[in-house]
Amino acid sequence: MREDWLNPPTLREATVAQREIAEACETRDRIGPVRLIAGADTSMKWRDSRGPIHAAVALQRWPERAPLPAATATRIPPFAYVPGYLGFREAPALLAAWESLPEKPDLLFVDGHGRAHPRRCGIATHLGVLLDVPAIGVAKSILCGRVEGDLGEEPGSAAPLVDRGEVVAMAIRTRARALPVYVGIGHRVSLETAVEWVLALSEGRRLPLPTRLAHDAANAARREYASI
DNA sequence: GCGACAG
DNA sequence: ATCTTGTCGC
Repeated sequence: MREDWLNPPTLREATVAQREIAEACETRDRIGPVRLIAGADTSMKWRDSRGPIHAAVALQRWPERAPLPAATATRIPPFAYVPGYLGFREAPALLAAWESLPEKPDLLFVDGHGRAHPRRCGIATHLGVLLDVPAIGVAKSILCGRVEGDLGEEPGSAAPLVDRGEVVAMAIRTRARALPVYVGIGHRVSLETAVEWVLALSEGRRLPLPTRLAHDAANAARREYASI
C-alpha cells in the first residue's frame, strides 16, 4: 500500500497523488468470474464533519443475491469534508473495514464518483486502485461536468456526463420518477460494463443493492457507536 | 476574481 | 453525509 496515496501530508501532495492514481486507473474490463459483490459506504454524525467516520463494506453472493454480514470500522478523518478530496477522508476507514472481510469480493460498488472528478480520481477510483479490485462509482449528484442531451423518463435511460470534452460517467435513470444516478468507472471496469451491473442490481430502486446494504450497515455501526 | 462543489 | 414527521402516490 502506497502511503503517499493514502495519507499525503498536505492537500497539495494529495493533488499530486490523485494525478498518479488516475494514471494507474484502468478503464477497460479486467474482471474475473463475479461470485461475490461488495458495496462500500460511510456514515457520520450530523453537523460533525471532523468526527468519527463509520465505514461499512457489505457483501452479497452473485447470482444468488444473498447478503452476507458486513464488515465495519470506525476512524477519525484527517480533515473536514473538502470537495474533490473525499477519498483521503473516507478511504482509511473503508480500507480498515475491507481488511476484516472474511473473503475478498470480485467487484466493488462505491458510494461516490469514479472518474467523474476534476483529476479523474473520485473515491471509487481511489479505492479501486489502492485495492487493485474492479470498482464502480455510483454517485447521487454531480461533482463536475454536465449531462449532455436528454435523459429519458423510463428506467434504463442513459445520457453521458461530460467534463472538459470527456465522457466521465453516465447519468442513469434506475427508477421511474426518481433523480438519476451517475455511474462511472472506478477501476478495471469499462463504462458500459459498469452501467450494466448497476442496472442488474438496482431492482427498481434508485441505488443498487450493494450500495444500500453498505449504507444500512454503516448507519447501524454509527448508532451502535453512539449508544456505547 | 467569482462561482461551483461527490460525501 | 446528517434529523424527523407527515404526506402523497403506485
